[in-house]
Amino acid sequence: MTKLSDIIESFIKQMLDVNEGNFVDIQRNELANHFNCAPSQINYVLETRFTYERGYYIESKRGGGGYVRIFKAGTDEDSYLSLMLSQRMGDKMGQQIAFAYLDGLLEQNLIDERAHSILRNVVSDKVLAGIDTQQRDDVRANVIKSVFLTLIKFCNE
Amino acid sequence: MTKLSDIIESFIKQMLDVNEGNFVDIQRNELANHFNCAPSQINYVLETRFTYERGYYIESKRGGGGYVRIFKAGTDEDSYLSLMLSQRMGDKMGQQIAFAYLDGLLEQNLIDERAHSILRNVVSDKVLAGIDTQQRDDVRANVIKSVFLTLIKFCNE
DNA sequence: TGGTTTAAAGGTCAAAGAAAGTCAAAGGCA
DNA sequence: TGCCTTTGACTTTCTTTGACCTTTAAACCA
Repeated sequence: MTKLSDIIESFIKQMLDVNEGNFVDIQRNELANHFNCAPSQINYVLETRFTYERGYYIESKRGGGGYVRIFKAGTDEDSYLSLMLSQRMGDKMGQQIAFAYLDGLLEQNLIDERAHSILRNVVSDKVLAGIDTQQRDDVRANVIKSVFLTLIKFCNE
Repeated sequence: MTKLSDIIESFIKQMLDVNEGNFVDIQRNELANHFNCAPSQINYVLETRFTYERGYYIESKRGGGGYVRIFKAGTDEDSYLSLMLSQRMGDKMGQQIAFAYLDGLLEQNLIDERAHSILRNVVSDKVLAGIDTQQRDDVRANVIKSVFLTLIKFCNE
């Protein structure tokens, strides 16, 4: 018996292929219904198959008119981004390394000078003061990762 | 299904765009009637979408000849930024309020969608997990302030 | 003229409804 | 046995609706 999760995975990937643009919207409950499974299985598929290391980014909204939106990074065009995403940055990151990553993004034209400037400040020791040092490097790593992650959204636009 | 609240939101924003001047007047009941919804839904839209942090201000009057007047912050960039900074921005900031400030920056064209998306993630609970809650709101306030400060610098260049 | 009533606004709040998220337990298979 | 998968109960978030409240201008009347 083929695993249901695999079927759902390829179903979503097919949607992404067929669709123009780099994202698709799904309704979690509707999809679950279509495959006759628990809604939370959709989450399982998303969490295990559509991770950012694999080049996916997910946004969602609850409540009436809610949705799950799945973005896919363009692998060819943004090779720098894909490379970085698959690389897996560490769980801790000092200020200098963080700056270097941001410089890279600027050089690749993935962010503009304004964003670069803002983000440099955001991950600086100054702004992150108030967190103790060890935690600070955790947070910084998280922030830089989330920057890369978010950029998936803006590939092939 | 498109959300009614979103439709009403963009309807009002369009009114603001079309209109000369920095405000529009609406009749709550009339608008509710136009969209076939409960009058209180108009309040819901105003409370969730036209907040101070997003750069809006609302005045209203009851009784005969009553109205709701919606002001949009002037596009004088520098003053918008300083205003926000100097006014209610406290030392602690929850996720939702931070999001609202970023929405305001986007609407004022002070940051683009890319930066908006990135920063939204950066100040999200998810990314800031690992800091305990109280400290988290401190850091978030710091981050948002530093974004505004950096932008002021950019405006003066 | 000046107080009183009435109708016409808008405001508040809580409940119902509509999604999606979380987490732990149960089930299968190498 | 240990790691994926599957399921389901419970939670959180966002939207819509409706019943009831407050304010105010205008009309009415002594």
